[in-house]
Amino acid sequence: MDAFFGAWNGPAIGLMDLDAFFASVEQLDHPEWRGKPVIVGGLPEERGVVSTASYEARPFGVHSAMSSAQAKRLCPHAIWTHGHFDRYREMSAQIMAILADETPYVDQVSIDEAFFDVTPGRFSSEQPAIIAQRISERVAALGVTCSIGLGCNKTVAKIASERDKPRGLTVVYPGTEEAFLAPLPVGAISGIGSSTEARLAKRGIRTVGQLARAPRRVLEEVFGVNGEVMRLRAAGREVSTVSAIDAPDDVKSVSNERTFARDLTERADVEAALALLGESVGRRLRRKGLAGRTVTVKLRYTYGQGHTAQRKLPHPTDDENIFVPAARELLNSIWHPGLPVRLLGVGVSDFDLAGGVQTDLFCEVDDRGAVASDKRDLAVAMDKVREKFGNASVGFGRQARFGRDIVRPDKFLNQNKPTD
DNA sequence: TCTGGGGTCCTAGGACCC
DNA sequence: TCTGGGGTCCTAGGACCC
Repeated sequence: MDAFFGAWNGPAIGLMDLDAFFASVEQLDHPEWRGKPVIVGGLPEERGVVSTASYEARPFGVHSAMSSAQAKRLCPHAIWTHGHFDRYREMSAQIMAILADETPYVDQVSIDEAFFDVTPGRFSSEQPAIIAQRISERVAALGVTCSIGLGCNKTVAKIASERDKPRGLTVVYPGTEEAFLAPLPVGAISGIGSSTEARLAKRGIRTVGQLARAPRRVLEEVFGVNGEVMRLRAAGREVSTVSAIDAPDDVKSVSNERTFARDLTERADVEAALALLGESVGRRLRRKGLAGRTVTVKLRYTYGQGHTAQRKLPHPTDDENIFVPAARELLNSIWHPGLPVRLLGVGVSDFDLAGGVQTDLFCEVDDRGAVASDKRDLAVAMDKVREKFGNASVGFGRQARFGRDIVRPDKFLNQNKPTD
């Protein structure tokens, strides 16, 4: 095996990607689903999309982000579930702990993906491919599988991880990255989506090799200030850093949005939905200990594109009694009453760092400088009850009045109890 | 019967200040 | 009285990722 050839020169970055993660966990937990097509995602009749399709479903043409209605047509006998996110998070944490056990330099990019740095001499002197092989085996022992790419930087590692799936290990040895990358389509590079791909194609650039050799003027035209960075990536010469695992998790925003299974047209329904979305954002802000200054409202009509509106509040807050009224005003600035609403979202961002928040004589400001209404105590009490007894256990009058329609899966919302 | 729900980052224009 | 230009903040929207 070539993993034993010679010493590795320079940085060794790995990308571990869990194979069809959500579907694999479902098959692990439901032995009777193993070997069968399993689809995790929204139901076809609720305008849902496929989150993950098991490998048994993929030959039918089913893939992530496809509308569930289309997936149903392609694979009518598939087993459907909305998924069990707490379980995925728990499983993910166990797997990330394996990585952390192998090297302290781990960058988790999502629930099912993480970069890790196994540069010889940085933490251990073991050959990178040996470590990667062991990670793969340790993950498999938990009952799911991963694919790993290994190379000199994140771009190479990421692309290598996609080369051989599931349960692959693709090693791009130092010095071979340019040859590895050059023939690939530009879209293989993370950050280049269909829109950028089309703009590059118009300039005759279709492969990563062509991108690496493109004139500086063209790169700047397409990527702006990032032109040089993209050239380095394409040439396989980007220098990546993977920081120590306990680097602070700096969340930039917390939001909640919903596509309704049936459009909302009544103002009372739209405002009630906004308030419910806001409550969940408030709860998550408080759980994370965050308070933000900017409120964003997102709206999508059934026909036509989406709109967003945002506004800065005078003080950071984690209290929906403060930011939902602001969100309602924003909503009124973009919503034309009467037009059916397909999607609604509320977000809070612009979190203040500790300190430096000035107090206001007329506002109550807590120890973090965040502003709260006199109803925040009630919200906090409800957080506690919810944690203990579940989300449906408490609610305001509007939830009792509109909530059934808005919360009940079969009427409006996609968010739903698992089907199994 | 196309297009969910979380995010991040970048750009561009207008307001405002110097 | 007419005027330029730079910097910064705010907002809307787009592109992209998993």
